[in-house]
Amino acid sequence: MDVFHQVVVDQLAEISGKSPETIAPLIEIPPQANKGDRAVPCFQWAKEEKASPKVLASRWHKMLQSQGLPPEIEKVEAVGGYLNFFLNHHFVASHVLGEIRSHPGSYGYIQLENPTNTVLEFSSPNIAKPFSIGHLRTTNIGAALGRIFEARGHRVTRINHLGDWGTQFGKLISAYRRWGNAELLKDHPIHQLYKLYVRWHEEEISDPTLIEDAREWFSRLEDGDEEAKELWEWFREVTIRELKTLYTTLDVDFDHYWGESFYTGQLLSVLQELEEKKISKKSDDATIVDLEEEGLAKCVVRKSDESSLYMTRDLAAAIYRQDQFNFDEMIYVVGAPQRLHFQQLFKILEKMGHAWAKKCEHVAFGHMSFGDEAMSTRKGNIVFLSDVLDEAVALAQKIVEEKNPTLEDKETVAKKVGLGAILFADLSSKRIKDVRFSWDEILTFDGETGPYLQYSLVRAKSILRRYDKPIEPEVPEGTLQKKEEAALVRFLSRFPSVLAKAEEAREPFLVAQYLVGLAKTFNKFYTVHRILDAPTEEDTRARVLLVFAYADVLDTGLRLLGIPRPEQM
RNA sequence: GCGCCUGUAGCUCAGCUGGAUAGAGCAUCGGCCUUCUAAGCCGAGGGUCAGGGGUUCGAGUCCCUUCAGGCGCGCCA
Repeated sequence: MDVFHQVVVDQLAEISGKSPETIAPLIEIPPQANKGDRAVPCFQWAKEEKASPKVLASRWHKMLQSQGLPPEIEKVEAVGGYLNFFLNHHFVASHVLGEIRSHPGSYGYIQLENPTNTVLEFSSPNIAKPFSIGHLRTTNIGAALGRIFEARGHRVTRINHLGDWGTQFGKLISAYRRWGNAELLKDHPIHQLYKLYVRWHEEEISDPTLIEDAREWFSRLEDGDEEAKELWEWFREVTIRELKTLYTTLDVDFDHYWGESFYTGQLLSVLQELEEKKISKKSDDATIVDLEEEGLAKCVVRKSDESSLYMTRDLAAAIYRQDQFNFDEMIYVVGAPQRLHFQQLFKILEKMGHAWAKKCEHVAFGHMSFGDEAMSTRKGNIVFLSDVLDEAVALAQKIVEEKNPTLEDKETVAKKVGLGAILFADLSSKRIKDVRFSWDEILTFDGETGPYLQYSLVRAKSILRRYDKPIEPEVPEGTLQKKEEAALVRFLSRFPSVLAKAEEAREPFLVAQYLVGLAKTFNKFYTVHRILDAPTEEDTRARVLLVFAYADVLDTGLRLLGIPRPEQM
């Protein structure tokens, strides 16, 4: 609860006799500015007070009036069943702007005495496959969540659970031995491996022996076969090298690249424990865990040829991480289609007696489709992230050339703007929504987009560059009273609660949505009022402080979302 | 067949855990650059909140049901 809520709660508690605890959660921010800064709906008390909400509101309104309002509250109105509080402009502005000025770059951040210990698994691309635009979602959402969590006082451990083990490597080895060529692989290893993978799946349709071949090669890999291992290591190495370049571009970093292969040594003991505790059982030569009673279907933990599966490795990974980190929460940023998998995973951990299973959480997101079909690496129906980034940067370059031909270092700016457009587009709706990829939509730079935010930031920075005096944290008396000024101050004050909600809901989009609203509010203010040559010197001082605060909060928000912030564009 | 997700303006999406007159962007139409960056700002039109029941002071929001689309349900990840 912020200081503004507090003022309202205290006042109402005093005259209504209701406890602050019952009032606090009811406080709302009214839908329109002309209805005040905070509102209290009185509907809930109608019964116990034996009076209509309307009567209650006006009764309390009279009591507040006759008692005299504190300086923080400008006025109170009773409208329908609502009690609307108008806060004093100077009080709000001094508080909010002073706070931001004294904590640049960390307004809304909190520090906990005992930081929450969060393990965050995200990105986790498959080795030997190109990084598609579809993979951007987990990477982007995960990276943003990690930074939001840190702002909210968590200690975050980031794990990239690379898909570097499993039958797919049997497929790749099988394909490479049939059609591969070391020379060809030298120049564009991932691209060539990808072609082999797609070809394997095409030929599999008419050649059913291929899947047997692939399973056998994976089985040999798990048994430590030299030839298999050598190829696997090679595939893995070239891919990781290319991935790291991409992560540098996206500015994401991981504490650990612990892929699925990392846990191979721990699989047997997990399987043994499942057997000893009678959680698993044999079925058609495979080992399964039957979760039908829990409504979660059966799942295989060991194939009939004794090789492992995704589930086996996820079980080992969870146990290992708990062991290493003793986490307060572990979050998997993985697509919604895998919901059942994670429900099963957590249930099996619970059955094994791990109380911490309830600290595990699957943060799901909708999948991305392309054309009429789901994107499928197997079918070759994917859009490479590198292509999307290249297109976006090229378009940004063209637009910069057009709009600001004299700008220095247009290439760097174009990179930031292009990347910003792509990243923001991905974060601008709730994560659960499915996304249909469209070049037109992702290459939009107008309206509620990344470039809009960047542009709105650049305008503010430009003003701050021109102002040659120190920016004082005090708001001169009588300034920032105009509608557009007050609106911007009010908007800034919401940032801390937006971070809290984004953390709670695991929704970076809440931050994105807020930033759009903030930029709109600024642009309106910017259009209507002069800043550097305001009517009085006090106005200029106050407005520059306001612009500083705006630029600071927008910059912080964009940074949390991983969106680059150019100085000019 | 069972389970999960989604359904709000022509398109893409919000709607603050049940509250005030359902909001944005894009697209369409019309305005605003001799003044701090027009990638901007202002205005207009556009809605059976998929349909039907229910719960209550109040439902886009909760419950039931029907429909539509997507995803998942044992040796892929």
